[in-house]
Amino acid sequence: MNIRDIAKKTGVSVATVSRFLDPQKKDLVRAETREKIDRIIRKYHYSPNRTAQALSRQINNTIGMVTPLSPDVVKSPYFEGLIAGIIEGIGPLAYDLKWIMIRNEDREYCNLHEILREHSVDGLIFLTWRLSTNLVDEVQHRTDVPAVLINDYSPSVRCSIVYCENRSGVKKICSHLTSKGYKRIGMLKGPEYISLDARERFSAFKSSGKKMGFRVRDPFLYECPRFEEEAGYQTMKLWVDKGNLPDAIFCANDGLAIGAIRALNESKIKVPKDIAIVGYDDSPRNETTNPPLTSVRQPLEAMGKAAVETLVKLVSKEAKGAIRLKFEPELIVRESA
Amino acid sequence: MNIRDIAKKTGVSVATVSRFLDPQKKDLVRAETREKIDRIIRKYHYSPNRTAQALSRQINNTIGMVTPLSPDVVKSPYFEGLIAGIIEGIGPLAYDLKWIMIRNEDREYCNLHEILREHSVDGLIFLTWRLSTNLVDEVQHRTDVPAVLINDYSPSVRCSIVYCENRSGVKKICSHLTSKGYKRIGMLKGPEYISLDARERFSAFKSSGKKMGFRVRDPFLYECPRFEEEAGYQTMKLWVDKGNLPDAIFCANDGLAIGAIRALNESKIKVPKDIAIVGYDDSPRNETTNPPLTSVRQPLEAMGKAAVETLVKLVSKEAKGAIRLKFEPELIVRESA
DNA sequence: CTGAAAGCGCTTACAG
DNA sequence: CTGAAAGCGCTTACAG
Repeated sequence: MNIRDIAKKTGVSVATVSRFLDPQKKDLVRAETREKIDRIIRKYHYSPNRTAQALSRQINNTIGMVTPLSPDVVKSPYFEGLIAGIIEGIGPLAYDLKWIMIRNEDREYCNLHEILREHSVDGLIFLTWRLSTNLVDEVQHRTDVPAVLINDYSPSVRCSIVYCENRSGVKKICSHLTSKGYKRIGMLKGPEYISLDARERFSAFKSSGKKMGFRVRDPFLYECPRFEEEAGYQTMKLWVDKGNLPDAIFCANDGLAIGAIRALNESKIKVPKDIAIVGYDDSPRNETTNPPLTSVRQPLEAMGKAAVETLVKLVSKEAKGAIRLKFEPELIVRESA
Repeated sequence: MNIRDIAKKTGVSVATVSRFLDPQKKDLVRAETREKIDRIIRKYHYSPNRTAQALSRQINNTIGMVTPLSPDVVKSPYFEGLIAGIIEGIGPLAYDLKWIMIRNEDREYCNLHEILREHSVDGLIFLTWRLSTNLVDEVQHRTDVPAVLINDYSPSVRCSIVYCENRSGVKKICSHLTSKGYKRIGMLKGPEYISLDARERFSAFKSSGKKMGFRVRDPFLYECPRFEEEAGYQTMKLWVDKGNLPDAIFCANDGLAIGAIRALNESKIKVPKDIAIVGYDDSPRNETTNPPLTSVRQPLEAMGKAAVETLVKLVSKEAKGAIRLKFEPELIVRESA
């Protein structure tokens, strides 16, 4: 059953059926004709072929959600939050969602247009965009492709981007700690050579120290090789062995914080009595850690939703150029600090 | 840049370029010609338009993952596991993945073909398939559309289905409990009028009782209105008030079990010392509940993976008819029983 | 209000 | 080994 069959059975031209199918043009069709077409369409359960419509209209009405290819993606609270927001955002829209997974070994895309063409989508949301050097380069320079990045903001990026500032989150943590009277504050840093976030969080920590009057000094700074619980555990172990512990430690993410707490517990150092611990990212499990972890939450769902709304504006030419949306992180105070 | 531009610039016909693009037919093209085309394609970063290919080939090389439209989907460990498996399964394949979200208020699809056409996909994986009465009906009768259901198996289903048997999981629970010497075993049931799973788990519980020699009697059976922690909590409260508690309780899912434990704790009844508790589904949080919850795990990732592999066989006509894959649940013994 | 015809960007028998 | 032409199922000026 295609549009020609319907036209034939109704005794009209395909153009008329096509108009009937388009809500914008439906009332160009005479009421009587509309009824006839309607009857036939229902009778045969006809529905238009979206692929043909897409080719003809030169728009797929589909957006692509780009992630690395890894089953872990859905298990990360970070992606979960964003995806939940994307689902919410796309719900009321007439767009479809394609999940584009990019594996490292893939030949590198040289060009965002290629991704659009090769996957039949009109725009892209990058849940994480440092996927390959070519792509990073593209994103820094292109503004003519509808694409929205999420987080990992840097001023040189020319694409549209939705992000949550590290700087502001770190400031909130530091002022919370100082207001509680902590003066000797250390940091368990993330892997700086890998992650922009790690660098930014440390840099914000330093400037907060200056502003709020606590000293940021080497014996109170340890860097972890990865953003994971185990790395936090090992590094904290080391720190405990060296001795000279501060009164409070800001950990560059929750995983590190949880690992650190485990290491401290093993050495009979109590959190928060002997030492206060703060994390970053606010994973759901922070509520059930022991003690529950104070952390900073990014409004992931709102960000995911904003990303699709922004992208759709770009795709539909309702907006153009690079749109930058900044979100505020929120301090969630629990028992660890 | 389209195939005609490339053909013109290379000085060959579009047919030749098209052959060059098709790995199957590439060597029909003379080596010399191949080189010329290759050069031009690279120069202009040409890549074929997938929509046009799809229309022409009459296949989209895309499968649809069907879920209800709700942000909660990604937050459920059940869907997470399945989706992780689907990602894993689709990784090595040349198929794209479209996420088709169906909202209740939608006009009901009368026909699986409609979903395929309206979303440009070749086949469907239903993560949950009791989405509307029409669809349920379709699924019971159709075998001519590539579609794979996951769980909620019933013999009357004619579609392909990947499932994990409730019966076998419940048996494992009951034999674990009897082997530990429990004789007075009760059940916190799920909402039977809503869920096939709830009915099956109870029915399996009854027959296990017969086989293994424990009595299944009314005062030890309570039904919860929903499959949620709060429902488990409230119902267990009630049970405690009525008195007459068994030595062990099988809860129809983990949420109910966790709620029940909370209610028991509040009444100073210790788990597992005073009463043993078993859940079902094995959510990741079972490891960190207090006490860690004994439960039954479905191999969700393997099931998701099998679903896409099966679907792709169906789509590519490598297989046909209804394929039924049964998976075995696994008992995970922790401290609660 | 309606229809004939060109076009979207590919693929694929068919002929050479 | 290559090309001309029809076809996939729609949409959309254009003409009436």
